[in-house]
Amino acid sequence: MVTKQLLQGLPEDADLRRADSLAREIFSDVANKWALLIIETLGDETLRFSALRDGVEGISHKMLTQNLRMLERNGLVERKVHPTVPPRVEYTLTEAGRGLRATVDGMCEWTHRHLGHIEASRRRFDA
Amino acid sequence: MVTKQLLQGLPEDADLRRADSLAREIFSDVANKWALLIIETLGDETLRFSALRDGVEGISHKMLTQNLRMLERNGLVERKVHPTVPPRVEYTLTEAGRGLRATVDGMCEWTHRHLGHIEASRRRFDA
DNA sequence: CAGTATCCCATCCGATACTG
DNA sequence: CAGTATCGGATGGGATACTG
Repeated sequence: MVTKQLLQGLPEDADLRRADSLAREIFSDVANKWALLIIETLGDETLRFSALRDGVEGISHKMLTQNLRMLERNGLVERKVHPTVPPRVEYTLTEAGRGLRATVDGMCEWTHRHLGHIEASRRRFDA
Repeated sequence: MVTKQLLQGLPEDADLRRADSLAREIFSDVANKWALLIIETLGDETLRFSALRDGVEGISHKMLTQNLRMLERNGLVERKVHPTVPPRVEYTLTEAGRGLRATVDGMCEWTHRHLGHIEASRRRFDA
């Protein structure tokens, strides 16, 4: 990955490799469809579990909780539980999460800019 | 996704839904670990299959071909076969591919900027 | 309402073997 | 060298049922 350039000069090999493997791990966590769609849906809002479930179309209960836990663990979303009954749980992007969101925005924008090109390319390829 | 904003005004519902489902499909193709790592590794270079295999560390023969086909189909990489023996096949990002690459660069940079924050958050969470 | 647990199928992915 | 095919294990992911 880009580690070499960014950490260049300071650490010894062992640290470098550790950082790189951590980067890989994070990348694997984050570079997945559901995680990115959740981040994109959350945006600047604070949403409840059910709202998020409705917002990320096609996601199952299970995948939503699973990915939310993962994002919380990595410090990308904050989970706030209101001790009421019935329970009310709200999710918000953290500072770091909003940073990642900016790049995901770019990906979405890119997707829509290239819809036509991609569709055409697919037709060509499938022939 | 962002379709509504970008296509706003012109098409009727059917087209809108078609574009949106296409966008989802593309997003699912592209928002996966291996595809993004391949794009990132390719960068501005033209690489042979074997070079790519070495560059994207940890990727298997199978996943590489599979993802390269997918990227080619979507018009993100160009595949050039030199009819020599042994064969020589070279891969390059297309214009569209380079556009996506820019956003992936952003993701990598983000990852490295937040390594520390994430590691700390994980330790907190795992306790 | 939010969450966990379970079952089960589909897809991912690595390993290996084979071809031009 | 680049590619396809196949097998089998691991993981992803949906459906359902159950809890505080």
